[in-house]
Amino acid sequence: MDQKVDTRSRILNIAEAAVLEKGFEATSIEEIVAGAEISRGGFFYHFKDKNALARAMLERYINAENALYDDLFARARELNDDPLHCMLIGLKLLAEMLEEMPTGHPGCVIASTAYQDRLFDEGVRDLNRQAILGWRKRFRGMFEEIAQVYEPREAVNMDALGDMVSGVVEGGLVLQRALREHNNASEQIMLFRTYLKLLFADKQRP
Amino acid sequence: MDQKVDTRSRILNIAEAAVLEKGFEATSIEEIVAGAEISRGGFFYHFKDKNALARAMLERYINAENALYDDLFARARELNDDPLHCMLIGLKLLAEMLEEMPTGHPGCVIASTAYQDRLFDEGVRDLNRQAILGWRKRFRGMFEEIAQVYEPREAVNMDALGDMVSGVVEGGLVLQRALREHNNASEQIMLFRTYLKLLFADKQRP
DNA sequence: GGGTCAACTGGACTCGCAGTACAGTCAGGA
DNA sequence: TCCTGACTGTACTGCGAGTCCAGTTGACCC
Repeated sequence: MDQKVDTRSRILNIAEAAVLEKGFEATSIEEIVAGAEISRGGFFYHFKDKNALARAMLERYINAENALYDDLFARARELNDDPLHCMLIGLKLLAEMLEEMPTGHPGCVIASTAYQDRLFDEGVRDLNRQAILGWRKRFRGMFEEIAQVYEPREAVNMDALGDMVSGVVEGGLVLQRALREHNNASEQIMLFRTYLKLLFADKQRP
Repeated sequence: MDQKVDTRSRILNIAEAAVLEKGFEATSIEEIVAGAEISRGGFFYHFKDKNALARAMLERYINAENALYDDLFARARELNDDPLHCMLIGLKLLAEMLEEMPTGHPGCVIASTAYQDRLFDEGVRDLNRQAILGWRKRFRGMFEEIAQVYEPREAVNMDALGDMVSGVVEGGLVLQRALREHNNASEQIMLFRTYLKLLFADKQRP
Protein backbone atom coordinates (compact mmCIF):
# COMPACT_ATOMS: atom_id res chain seq x y z
CA MET A 1 0.00 0.00 0.00
CA ASP A 2 3.00 2.26 0.23
CA GLN A 3 5.23 0.41 -2.17
CA LYS A 4 2.68 0.47 -4.89
CA VAL A 5 -0.15 2.94 -5.07
CA ASP A 6 -3.29 0.94 -5.70
CA THR A 7 -4.40 0.84 -9.28
CA ARG A 8 -7.59 2.83 -8.85
CA SER A 9 -5.72 5.75 -7.30
CA ARG A 10 -3.05 5.51 -9.94
CA ILE A 11 -5.72 5.79 -12.65
CA LEU A 12 -7.22 8.80 -10.87
CA ASN A 13 -3.83 10.49 -10.52
CA ILE A 14 -2.96 10.07 -14.17
CA ALA A 15 -6.46 11.03 -15.30
CA GLU A 16 -6.60 14.12 -13.11
CA ALA A 17 -3.30 15.43 -14.42
CA ALA A 18 -4.35 14.81 -18.01
CA VAL A 19 -7.83 16.26 -17.60
CA LEU A 20 -6.56 19.41 -15.93
CA GLU A 21 -4.01 19.87 -18.65
CA LYS A 22 -6.27 19.42 -21.62
CA GLY A 23 -9.84 18.78 -20.60
CA PHE A 24 -11.94 15.71 -20.12
CA GLU A 25 -12.93 14.87 -23.66
CA ALA A 26 -9.44 15.39 -24.95
CA THR A 27 -8.14 12.78 -22.53
CA SER A 28 -8.43 9.29 -23.98
CA ILE A 29 -8.77 6.12 -21.99
CA GLU A 30 -5.93 4.82 -24.15
CA GLU A 31 -3.47 7.29 -22.70
CA ILE A 32 -4.73 6.81 -19.15
CA VAL A 33 -4.16 3.06 -19.31
CA ALA A 34 -0.75 3.66 -20.91
CA GLY A 35 0.20 6.05 -18.11
CA ALA A 36 -1.09 3.78 -15.39
CA GLU A 37 0.46 0.74 -17.06
CA ILE A 38 -2.67 -1.34 -17.11
CA SER A 39 -4.85 -2.81 -19.81
CA ARG A 40 -8.07 -1.32 -21.15
CA GLY A 41 -9.90 -4.16 -19.52
CA GLY A 42 -8.33 -3.18 -16.22
CA PHE A 43 -9.61 0.36 -16.58
CA PHE A 44 -13.18 -0.76 -17.18
CA TYR A 45 -12.91 -3.12 -14.25
CA HIS A 46 -12.52 -0.09 -11.97
CA PHE A 47 -14.76 2.40 -13.77
CA LYS A 48 -17.79 1.36 -15.72
CA ASP A 49 -17.32 4.28 -18.12
CA LYS A 50 -15.73 7.70 -18.42
CA ASN A 51 -18.59 9.23 -16.50
CA ALA A 52 -17.79 7.10 -13.45
CA LEU A 53 -14.21 8.26 -13.73
CA ALA A 54 -15.33 11.89 -13.81
CA ARG A 55 -17.46 11.36 -10.74
CA ALA A 56 -14.64 9.75 -8.79
CA MET A 57 -12.25 12.52 -9.80
CA LEU A 58 -14.66 15.23 -8.74
CA GLU A 59 -15.32 13.55 -5.40
CA ARG A 60 -11.63 13.23 -4.69
CA TYR A 61 -10.93 16.77 -5.79
CA ILE A 62 -13.70 18.27 -3.67
CA ASN A 63 -12.58 16.34 -0.60
CA ALA A 64 -9.02 17.49 -1.09
CA GLU A 65 -10.12 21.09 -1.54
CA ASN A 66 -12.24 20.95 1.61
CA ALA A 67 -9.40 19.42 3.60
CA LEU A 68 -7.14 22.17 2.30
CA TYR A 69 -9.52 24.92 3.42
CA ASP A 70 -9.94 23.23 6.81
CA ASP A 71 -6.21 23.11 7.27
CA LEU A 72 -5.56 26.61 5.96
CA PHE A 73 -8.04 28.37 8.19
CA ALA A 74 -7.14 26.21 11.18
CA ARG A 75 -3.56 27.40 10.80
CA ALA A 76 -4.79 30.97 10.39
CA ARG A 77 -6.87 30.66 13.54
CA GLU A 78 -3.81 29.57 15.47
CA LEU A 79 -2.04 32.73 14.40
CA ASN A 80 -4.87 35.11 15.21
CA ASP A 81 -8.10 34.67 17.06
CA ASP A 82 -9.92 37.64 15.56
CA PRO A 83 -12.25 36.37 12.83
CA LEU A 84 -11.35 39.13 10.37
CA HIS A 85 -7.63 38.66 10.76
CA CYS A 86 -8.04 34.94 10.65
CA MET A 87 -9.78 35.31 7.28
CA LEU A 88 -7.13 37.72 6.02
CA ILE A 89 -4.33 35.36 7.04
CA GLY A 90 -6.15 32.38 5.53
CA LEU A 91 -6.53 34.18 2.19
CA LYS A 92 -2.87 35.17 2.26
CA LEU A 93 -1.92 31.54 2.85
CA LEU A 94 -4.20 30.48 0.01
CA ALA A 95 -2.66 33.04 -2.33
CA GLU A 96 0.85 31.94 -1.39
CA MET A 97 -0.06 28.35 -1.92
CA LEU A 98 -1.38 29.04 -5.40
CA GLU A 99 1.75 30.99 -6.22
CA GLU A 100 4.13 28.33 -5.00
CA MET A 101 2.78 25.70 -7.32
CA PRO A 102 5.63 25.61 -9.80
CA THR A 103 3.59 24.80 -12.87
CA GLY A 104 0.85 27.12 -11.77
CA HIS A 105 -2.25 25.73 -10.13
CA PRO A 106 -3.62 22.71 -11.95
CA GLY A 107 -6.84 24.59 -12.52
CA CYS A 108 -10.14 23.86 -11.03
CA VAL A 109 -12.03 20.74 -11.90
CA ILE A 110 -15.22 22.56 -10.99
CA ALA A 111 -15.02 25.03 -13.85
CA SER A 112 -13.79 22.38 -16.22
CA THR A 113 -16.80 20.25 -15.37
CA ALA A 114 -19.24 23.14 -15.41
CA TYR A 115 -18.32 24.00 -18.98
CA GLN A 116 -18.65 20.46 -20.29
CA ASP A 117 -21.51 19.35 -18.15
CA ARG A 118 -23.58 17.73 -20.86
CA LEU A 119 -20.95 15.03 -20.99
CA PHE A 120 -21.79 14.05 -17.45
CA ASP A 121 -24.78 12.61 -15.70
CA GLU A 122 -26.93 14.30 -13.08
CA GLY A 123 -24.85 12.80 -10.27
CA VAL A 124 -21.70 14.54 -11.41
CA ARG A 125 -23.49 17.85 -11.90
CA ASP A 126 -25.02 17.62 -8.45
CA LEU A 127 -21.66 16.86 -6.88
CA ASN A 128 -20.37 20.02 -8.46
CA ARG A 129 -23.31 22.03 -7.21
CA GLN A 130 -23.07 20.71 -3.67
CA ALA A 131 -19.38 21.53 -3.50
CA ILE A 132 -19.96 25.18 -4.33
CA LEU A 133 -22.92 25.39 -1.95
CA GLY A 134 -20.65 23.93 0.74
CA TRP A 135 -18.07 26.63 0.18
CA ARG A 136 -20.79 29.27 0.19
CA LYS A 137 -21.90 28.05 3.59
CA ARG A 138 -18.36 27.83 4.94
CA PHE A 139 -17.37 31.34 3.95
CA ARG A 140 -20.72 32.88 4.68
CA GLY A 141 -20.37 31.57 8.24
CA MET A 142 -16.95 33.11 8.55
CA PHE A 143 -18.14 36.45 7.19
CA GLU A 144 -21.06 36.51 9.58
CA GLU A 145 -18.67 35.96 12.44
CA ILE A 146 -16.61 38.87 11.19
CA ALA A 147 -19.69 41.05 10.83
CA GLN A 148 -20.54 40.46 14.47
CA VAL A 149 -17.31 42.16 15.43
CA TYR A 150 -16.89 44.66 12.61
CA GLU A 151 -19.77 46.53 11.11
CA PRO A 152 -19.56 46.38 7.32
CA ARG A 153 -19.20 49.81 5.74
CA GLU A 154 -21.57 48.81 2.98
CA ALA A 155 -24.46 46.38 3.07
CA VAL A 156 -23.59 43.20 1.22
CA ASN A 157 -25.41 39.96 0.56
CA MET A 158 -23.59 37.42 2.69
CA ASP A 159 -24.36 34.47 0.43
CA ALA A 160 -22.96 36.36 -2.53
CA LEU A 161 -19.90 37.36 -0.52
CA GLY A 162 -19.37 33.72 0.38
CA ASP A 163 -19.69 32.77 -3.28
CA MET A 164 -17.19 35.45 -4.13
CA VAL A 165 -14.36 33.43 -2.63
CA SER A 166 -15.07 30.56 -5.00
CA GLY A 167 -15.81 32.97 -7.83
CA VAL A 168 -12.57 34.88 -7.44
CA VAL A 169 -10.56 31.65 -7.33
CA GLU A 170 -12.38 30.18 -10.33
CA GLY A 171 -12.19 33.41 -12.27
CA GLY A 172 -8.51 33.82 -11.42
CA LEU A 173 -7.80 30.31 -12.62
CA VAL A 174 -9.64 30.95 -15.88
CA LEU A 175 -7.50 34.05 -16.46
CA GLN A 176 -4.38 32.15 -15.56
CA ARG A 177 -5.16 29.35 -17.97
CA ALA A 178 -6.09 31.66 -20.79
CA LEU A 179 -3.25 34.12 -20.29
CA ARG A 180 -0.62 31.51 -19.50
CA GLU A 181 0.61 33.68 -16.68
CA HIS A 182 1.43 32.27 -13.27
CA ASN A 183 -0.04 34.32 -10.52
CA ASN A 184 -3.36 35.76 -11.67
CA ALA A 185 -5.32 33.62 -9.26
CA SER A 186 -3.22 34.61 -6.28
CA GLU A 187 -3.36 38.27 -7.32
CA GLN A 188 -7.12 38.09 -7.53
CA ILE A 189 -7.30 36.57 -4.07
CA MET A 190 -5.12 39.32 -2.71
CA LEU A 191 -7.40 41.92 -4.28
CA PHE A 192 -10.37 40.24 -2.68
CA ARG A 193 -8.48 40.35 0.62
CA THR A 194 -8.11 44.10 0.21
CA TYR A 195 -11.84 44.26 -0.40
CA LEU A 196 -12.51 42.60 2.93
CA LYS A 197 -10.10 44.95 4.68
CA LEU A 198 -11.97 47.92 3.25
CA LEU A 199 -15.36 46.42 3.97
CA PHE A 200 -14.77 45.53 7.60
CA ALA A 201 -11.63 47.10 9.01
CA ASP A 202 -11.54 50.04 11.38
CA LYS A 203 -15.17 49.88 12.23
CA GLN A 204 -15.17 47.64 15.26
CA ARG A 205 -18.57 47.48 16.94
CA PRO A 206 -18.78 49.00 20.41
CA MET B 1 -29.12 39.05 -46.94
CA ASP B 2 -32.01 39.85 -44.67
CA GLN B 3 -34.44 37.22 -45.91
CA LYS B 4 -32.04 34.40 -45.37
CA VAL B 5 -29.11 34.58 -42.99
CA ASP B 6 -26.06 33.43 -44.92
CA THR B 7 -25.04 29.86 -44.29
CA ARG B 8 -21.78 30.61 -42.55
CA SER B 9 -23.50 32.79 -39.94
CA ARG B 10 -26.24 30.22 -39.56
CA ILE B 11 -23.63 27.57 -38.79
CA LEU B 12 -21.99 29.89 -36.27
CA ASN B 13 -25.31 30.67 -34.59
CA ILE B 14 -26.28 27.04 -34.21
CA ALA B 15 -22.78 26.04 -33.15
CA GLU B 16 -22.48 28.81 -30.58
CA ALA B 17 -25.76 27.92 -28.92
CA ALA B 18 -24.83 24.24 -28.81
CA VAL B 19 -21.29 24.83 -27.58
CA LEU B 20 -22.41 27.17 -24.82
CA GLU B 21 -24.99 24.66 -23.74
CA LYS B 22 -22.84 21.58 -23.62
CA GLY B 23 -19.25 22.31 -24.56
CA PHE B 24 -17.25 22.10 -27.72
CA GLU B 25 -16.37 18.43 -27.85
CA ALA B 26 -19.89 17.40 -26.95
CA THR B 27 -21.21 19.27 -29.99
CA SER B 28 -21.06 17.12 -33.11
CA ILE B 29 -20.78 18.41 -36.63
CA GLU B 30 -23.70 16.10 -37.36
CA GLU B 31 -26.05 18.11 -35.18
CA ILE B 32 -24.72 21.42 -36.42
CA VAL B 33 -25.43 20.51 -40.03
CA ALA B 34 -28.84 19.17 -39.03
CA GLY B 35 -29.64 22.43 -37.24
CA ALA B 36 -28.38 24.57 -40.09
CA GLU B 37 -30.05 22.33 -42.68
CA ILE B 38 -26.98 21.79 -44.78
CA SER B 39 -24.93 18.75 -45.72
CA ARG B 40 -21.67 17.68 -44.07
CA GLY B 41 -19.89 18.65 -47.23
CA GLY B 42 -21.39 22.11 -46.90
CA PHE B 43 -20.01 22.48 -43.41
CA PHE B 44 -16.49 21.58 -44.49
CA TYR B 45 -16.82 23.94 -47.40
CA HIS B 46 -17.04 26.81 -44.89
CA PHE B 47 -14.76 25.51 -42.16
CA LYS B 48 -11.81 23.31 -42.85
CA ASP B 49 -12.23 21.59 -39.48
CA LYS B 50 -13.71 22.05 -36.03
CA ASN B 51 -10.74 24.14 -35.03
CA ALA B 52 -11.55 26.70 -37.72
CA LEU B 53 -15.10 26.78 -36.41
CA ALA B 54 -13.83 27.41 -32.87
CA ARG B 55 -11.65 30.23 -34.10
CA ALA B 56 -14.47 31.91 -35.98
CA MET B 57 -16.79 31.56 -32.99
CA LEU B 58 -14.25 33.06 -30.63
CA GLU B 59 -13.54 35.95 -32.99
CA ARG B 60 -17.22 36.73 -33.31
CA TYR B 61 -17.82 36.41 -29.60
CA ILE B 62 -14.92 38.67 -28.65
CA ASN B 63 -16.01 41.33 -31.14
CA ALA B 64 -19.54 41.24 -29.78
CA GLU B 65 -18.29 41.49 -26.20
CA ASN B 66 -16.08 44.44 -27.06
CA ALA B 67 -18.91 46.21 -28.85
CA LEU B 68 -21.08 45.59 -25.82
CA TYR B 69 -18.54 47.12 -23.44
CA ASP B 70 -18.08 50.09 -25.79
CA ASP B 71 -21.79 50.70 -25.85
CA LEU B 72 -22.33 50.13 -22.14
CA PHE B 73 -19.69 52.57 -20.97
CA ALA B 74 -20.57 55.10 -23.64
CA ARG B 75 -24.10 55.11 -22.28
CA ALA B 76 -22.73 55.37 -18.75
CA ARG B 77 -20.56 58.30 -19.77
CA GLU B 78 -23.58 60.11 -21.12
CA LEU B 79 -25.24 59.77 -17.74
CA ASN B 80 -22.29 60.92 -15.68
CA ASP B 81 -18.99 62.50 -16.59
CA ASP B 82 -17.14 61.55 -13.44
CA PRO B 83 -14.95 58.52 -14.21
CA LEU B 84 -15.82 56.71 -10.99
CA HIS B 85 -19.53 57.18 -11.38
CA CYS B 86 -19.31 56.28 -15.03
CA MET B 87 -17.67 52.99 -14.04
CA LEU B 88 -20.25 52.35 -11.33
CA ILE B 89 -23.11 52.99 -13.75
CA GLY B 90 -21.48 50.84 -16.42
CA LEU B 91 -21.15 47.93 -14.01
CA LYS B 92 -24.75 48.36 -12.93
CA LEU B 93 -25.86 48.24 -16.55
CA LEU B 94 -23.73 45.15 -17.10
CA ALA B 95 -25.23 43.44 -14.07
CA GLU B 96 -28.75 44.30 -15.21
CA MET B 97 -28.03 43.02 -18.66
CA LEU B 98 -26.81 39.69 -17.31
CA GLU B 99 -29.86 39.43 -15.14
CA GLU B 100 -32.31 40.18 -17.89
CA MET B 101 -31.19 37.32 -20.04
CA PRO B 102 -34.11 35.01 -19.49
CA THR B 103 -32.24 31.73 -19.76
CA GLY B 104 -29.34 33.17 -17.84
CA HIS B 105 -26.24 34.31 -19.66
CA PRO B 106 -25.07 31.84 -22.27
CA GLY B 107 -21.78 31.57 -20.43
CA CYS B 108 -18.49 32.76 -21.58
CA VAL B 109 -16.75 31.18 -24.50
CA ILE B 110 -13.46 32.32 -23.02
CA ALA B 111 -13.65 30.01 -20.00
CA SER B 112 -15.07 27.24 -22.09
CA THR B 113 -12.14 27.51 -24.46
CA ALA B 114 -9.57 27.92 -21.70
CA TYR B 115 -10.57 24.65 -20.09
CA GLN B 116 -10.43 22.64 -23.28
CA ASP B 117 -7.54 24.39 -24.89
CA ARG B 118 -5.63 21.34 -26.01
CA LEU B 119 -8.36 20.78 -28.53
CA PHE B 120 -7.43 24.02 -30.21
CA ASP B 121 -4.42 25.32 -32.07
CA GLU B 122 -2.14 28.15 -31.01
CA GLY B 123 -4.19 30.67 -33.01
CA VAL B 124 -7.31 30.04 -30.98
CA ARG B 125 -5.42 30.16 -27.70
CA ASP B 126 -3.78 33.41 -28.69
CA LEU B 127 -7.11 34.94 -29.63
CA ASN B 128 -8.34 34.09 -26.18
CA ARG B 129 -5.27 35.58 -24.57
CA GLN B 130 -5.45 38.79 -26.57
CA ALA B 131 -9.09 39.28 -25.68
CA ILE B 132 -8.38 39.17 -21.96
CA LEU B 133 -5.34 41.41 -22.33
CA GLY B 134 -7.56 43.85 -24.24
CA TRP B 135 -10.06 43.94 -21.41
CA ARG B 136 -7.22 44.36 -18.90
CA LYS B 137 -6.03 47.40 -20.83
CA ARG B 138 -9.54 48.81 -21.20
CA PHE B 139 -10.42 48.61 -17.52
CA ARG B 140 -6.96 49.46 -16.29
CA GLY B 141 -7.23 52.71 -18.27
CA MET B 142 -10.58 53.47 -16.70
CA PHE B 143 -9.29 52.75 -13.20
CA GLU B 144 -6.27 54.98 -13.72
CA GLU B 145 -8.58 57.79 -14.76
CA ILE B 146 -10.55 57.24 -11.59
CA ALA B 147 -7.39 57.16 -9.48
CA GLN B 148 -6.43 60.58 -10.82
CA VAL B 149 -9.55 62.00 -9.26
CA TYR B 150 -9.97 59.77 -6.22
CA GLU B 151 -7.04 58.54 -4.18
CA PRO B 152 -7.41 54.81 -3.57
CA ARG B 153 -7.68 53.95 0.11
CA GLU B 154 -5.45 50.97 -0.39
CA ALA B 155 -2.67 50.43 -2.90
CA VAL B 156 -3.77 48.02 -5.60
CA ASN B 157 -2.11 46.65 -8.70
CA MET B 158 -3.97 48.31 -11.54
CA ASP B 159 -3.40 45.47 -14.01
CA ALA B 160 -4.83 43.02 -11.51
CA LEU B 161 -7.77 45.32 -10.83
CA GLY B 162 -8.42 45.50 -14.56
CA ASP B 163 -8.28 41.71 -14.75
CA MET B 164 -10.69 41.53 -11.85
CA VAL B 165 -13.56 42.72 -14.03
CA SER B 166 -13.06 39.78 -16.40
CA GLY B 167 -12.32 37.47 -13.49
CA VAL B 168 -15.45 38.38 -11.59
CA VAL B 169 -17.60 37.92 -14.70
CA GLU B 170 -15.96 34.61 -15.61
CA GLY B 171 -16.07 33.37 -12.03
CA GLY B 172 -19.69 34.42 -11.68
CA LEU B 173 -20.61 32.59 -14.85
CA VAL B 174 -18.86 29.43 -13.64
CA LEU B 175 -20.87 29.59 -10.41
CA GLN B 176 -24.04 30.22 -12.34
CA ARG B 177 -23.47 27.26 -14.63
CA ALA B 178 -22.53 24.92 -11.83
CA LEU B 179 -25.25 26.03 -9.41
CA ARG B 180 -27.96 26.36 -12.02
CA GLU B 181 -28.99 29.63 -10.45
CA HIS B 182 -29.74 32.74 -12.46
CA ASN B 183 -28.09 35.79 -11.06
CA ASN B 184 -24.77 34.81 -9.54
CA ALA B 185 -22.81 36.65 -12.19
CA SER B 186 -24.76 39.86 -11.74
CA GLU B 187 -24.49 39.57 -7.96
CA GLN B 188 -20.75 39.17 -8.22
CA ILE B 189 -20.52 42.23 -10.42
CA MET B 190 -22.54 44.23 -7.92
CA LEU B 191 -20.20 43.10 -5.14
CA PHE B 192 -17.25 44.21 -7.23
CA ARG B 193 -18.99 47.54 -7.71
CA THR B 194 -19.22 47.91 -3.95
CA TYR B 195 -15.51 47.18 -3.81
CA LEU B 196 -14.80 50.08 -6.12
CA LYS B 197 -17.02 52.37 -4.09
CA LEU B 198 -15.08 51.48 -0.96
CA LEU B 199 -11.73 51.73 -2.70
CA PHE B 200 -12.23 55.13 -4.29
CA ALA B 201 -15.21 56.97 -2.91
CA ASP B 202 -15.10 59.88 -0.50
CA LYS B 203 -11.45 60.50 -0.99
CA GLN B 204 -11.42 63.04 -3.78
CA ARG B 205 -7.98 64.44 -4.38
CA PRO B 206 -7.57 68.14 -3.56
C1' DG C 1 -27.52 30.77 -74.94
C1' DG C 2 -23.22 29.19 -73.32
C1' DG C 3 -19.57 29.51 -69.92
C1' DT C 4 -18.01 30.14 -65.39
C1' DC C 5 -17.89 30.28 -60.64
C1' DA C 6 -19.34 29.97 -55.82
C1' DA C 7 -22.04 27.42 -52.94
C1' DC C 8 -23.32 23.76 -52.10
C1' DT C 9 -25.17 18.02 -52.05
C1' DG C 10 -24.29 13.17 -51.38
C1' DG C 11 -21.84 9.21 -50.83
C1' DA C 12 -17.94 6.45 -49.85
C1' DC C 13 -14.01 5.87 -47.22
C1' DT C 14 -10.31 5.98 -43.17
C1' DC C 15 -9.17 6.56 -38.53
C1' DG C 16 -9.37 7.04 -33.59
C1' DC C 17 -11.84 6.42 -29.52
C1' DA C 18 -15.68 4.71 -26.26
C1' DG C 19 -17.75 0.96 -24.78
C1' DT C 20 -18.95 -4.28 -24.76
C1' DA C 21 -17.93 -9.02 -24.22
C1' DC C 22 -15.63 -12.50 -22.72
C1' DA C 23 -12.08 -16.02 -22.08
C1' DG C 24 -8.00 -16.63 -19.70
C1' DT C 25 -4.21 -15.69 -15.92
C1' DC C 26 -2.44 -15.25 -11.41
C1' DA C 27 -1.74 -14.38 -6.43
C1' DG C 28 -3.50 -14.80 -1.86
C1' DG C 29 -6.72 -16.35 1.58
C1' DA C 30 -10.34 -19.89 3.66
C1' DT D 1 -7.77 -27.16 -3.20
C1' DC D 2 -10.84 -24.01 -4.64
C1' DC D 3 -12.42 -19.44 -4.89
C1' DT D 4 -12.28 -14.73 -5.69
C1' DG D 5 -10.64 -10.19 -6.88
C1' DA D 6 -7.76 -7.94 -9.88
C1' DC D 7 -6.53 -7.93 -13.61
C1' DT D 8 -4.67 -9.09 -19.25
C1' DG D 9 -5.63 -9.55 -24.13
C1' DT D 10 -8.29 -9.70 -28.01
C1' DA D 11 -11.94 -9.02 -30.89
C1' DC D 12 -15.93 -6.53 -32.05
C1' DT D 13 -19.64 -2.53 -32.58
C1' DG D 14 -20.68 2.11 -33.28
C1' DC D 15 -19.95 6.98 -33.63
C1' DG D 16 -17.91 11.14 -34.95
C1' DA D 17 -14.05 13.75 -37.41
C1' DG D 18 -12.01 14.48 -41.38
C1' DT D 19 -10.89 13.43 -46.59
C1' DC D 20 -12.06 12.97 -51.38
C1' DC D 21 -14.52 13.77 -54.98
C1' DA D 22 -18.03 13.79 -58.52
C1' DG D 23 -22.03 16.06 -59.47
C1' DT D 24 -25.87 19.88 -59.08
C1' DT D 25 -27.80 24.50 -58.96
C1' DG D 26 -28.45 29.28 -59.45
C1' DA D 27 -26.47 33.93 -60.46
C1' DC D 28 -24.02 36.86 -63.22
C1' DC D 29 -21.33 37.79 -67.47
C1' DC D 30 -20.49 38.06 -72.30
